Amino acid sequence: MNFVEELTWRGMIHDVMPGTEELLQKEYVSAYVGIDPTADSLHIGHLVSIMLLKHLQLAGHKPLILVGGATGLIGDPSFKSEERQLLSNEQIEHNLKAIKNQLAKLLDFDQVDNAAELLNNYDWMKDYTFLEFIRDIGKHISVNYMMAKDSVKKRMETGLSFTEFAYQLLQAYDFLYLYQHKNCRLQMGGSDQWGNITTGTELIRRVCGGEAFALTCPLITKSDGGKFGKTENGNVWLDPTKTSPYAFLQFWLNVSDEDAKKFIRIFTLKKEAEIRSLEEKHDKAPHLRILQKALAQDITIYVHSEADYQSACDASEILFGKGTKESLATLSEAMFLSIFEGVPRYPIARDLIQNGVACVDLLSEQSGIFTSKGEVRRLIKEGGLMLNKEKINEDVTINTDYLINHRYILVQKGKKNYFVIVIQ
RNA sequence: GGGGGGAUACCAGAGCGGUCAAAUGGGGCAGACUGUAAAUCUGUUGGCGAAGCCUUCGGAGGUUCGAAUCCUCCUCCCCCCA
Repeated sequence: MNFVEELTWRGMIHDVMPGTEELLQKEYVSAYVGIDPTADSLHIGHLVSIMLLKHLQLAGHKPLILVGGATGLIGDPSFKSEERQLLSNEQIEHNLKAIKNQLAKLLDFDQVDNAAELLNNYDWMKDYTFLEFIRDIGKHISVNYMMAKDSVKKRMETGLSFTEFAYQLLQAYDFLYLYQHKNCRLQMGGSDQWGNITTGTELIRRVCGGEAFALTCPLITKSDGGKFGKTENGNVWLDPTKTSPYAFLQFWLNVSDEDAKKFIRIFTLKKEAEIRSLEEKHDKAPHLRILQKALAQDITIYVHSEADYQSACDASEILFGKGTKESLATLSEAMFLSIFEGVPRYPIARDLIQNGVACVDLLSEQSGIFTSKGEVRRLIKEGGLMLNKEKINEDVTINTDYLINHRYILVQKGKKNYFVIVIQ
């Protein structure tokens, strides 16, 4: 199965320029996707692009990742309603390093002929003067052409600065540069990038009469219409200090049935037959959520590690399985800590507990877990608050009897929100 | 330059002298149900509390026993005519 066929059955193709498939069949080529270094970690939205490159690499071609050190200074106006906040040089430098580390885990960067390569367009843009650029590059693309792009049209009413308008041309130049220096014939990206990519192929045609190609994948959507990759706590990051492996695993476990079928094709390398068999099993016993578990396992191991996956599973078992006060009490301190790794901690003075403290006070003003006593009382009344897996009364006094491992109290709000009080 | 309308809790939006901590809808949170799902239903959604009290309706003053509601000034938004 060739690259395009592979992506097709996985539902990862939104648009592809005619001839792309033929090119990849007959030649060894490099292809690239661009990543904006807006943060010092990738998030799961980026994962789609990474998977495109992964498949590309598996198909024997060379993946290039272009980190937009230069374009990141500008900001892509595509389909955004407002002018973007510009990032400082130092910030981008820092982000770049972090992203590089993450990518090393996801793609093969050495030991193979078609090793992935990370590039920064700042390297070839920084010494390119404005005058040279508009003479050499700007000359070839008309403003009319650039304005016809949907991404620009959308902004004509609210306005966009020249800086943002020029973005398209910068990105097109990247493609040209890679075409000339890295034998790069294909640019891939999300469907919102189609306009920018085709400006690139157009530029290549006009400057050197070359033929380059474009391939985009659909923007990932959720069946309920919500934004993909967002939780109530914001983005789902690949960086374990921003999103713990436990939270990461949980994100995928909580995906809806419909989305699971879509996502398992996009985010795992499982073969079609295996996925079909999983789906069959899933449909027979939907409550077992076989698809979600397979998806979550695969991707957590890919992004983090086998060990991280295991401990995240253990944590899930304690938190959602038949975890009781007794099972909590038997946990070793090390185990307890690893399970609640990503759970917010709230320090409290030992004296307070030793002297005994009203639970309402402890949970609000003393620890700061909740912002008002009223909220704590309401939760208790509704049965939505548990200490060490047990419901409590509003008027109980918390003392050392409540401590797990002599140091911790597990606070639970509803089914999914945990907090740990730590005695200092 | 002239005329008119508006600013209310997370958002939208009622209220137009006391019964207003402020209707209703959305969102959020929690409960039941369930598959750590969806849908549905229920409760809750300023703070402290036993009652009750305290701070809130763009900002600053004023009228009144009493103001989100009336008056004056200020700030910001929208519409119409030039």
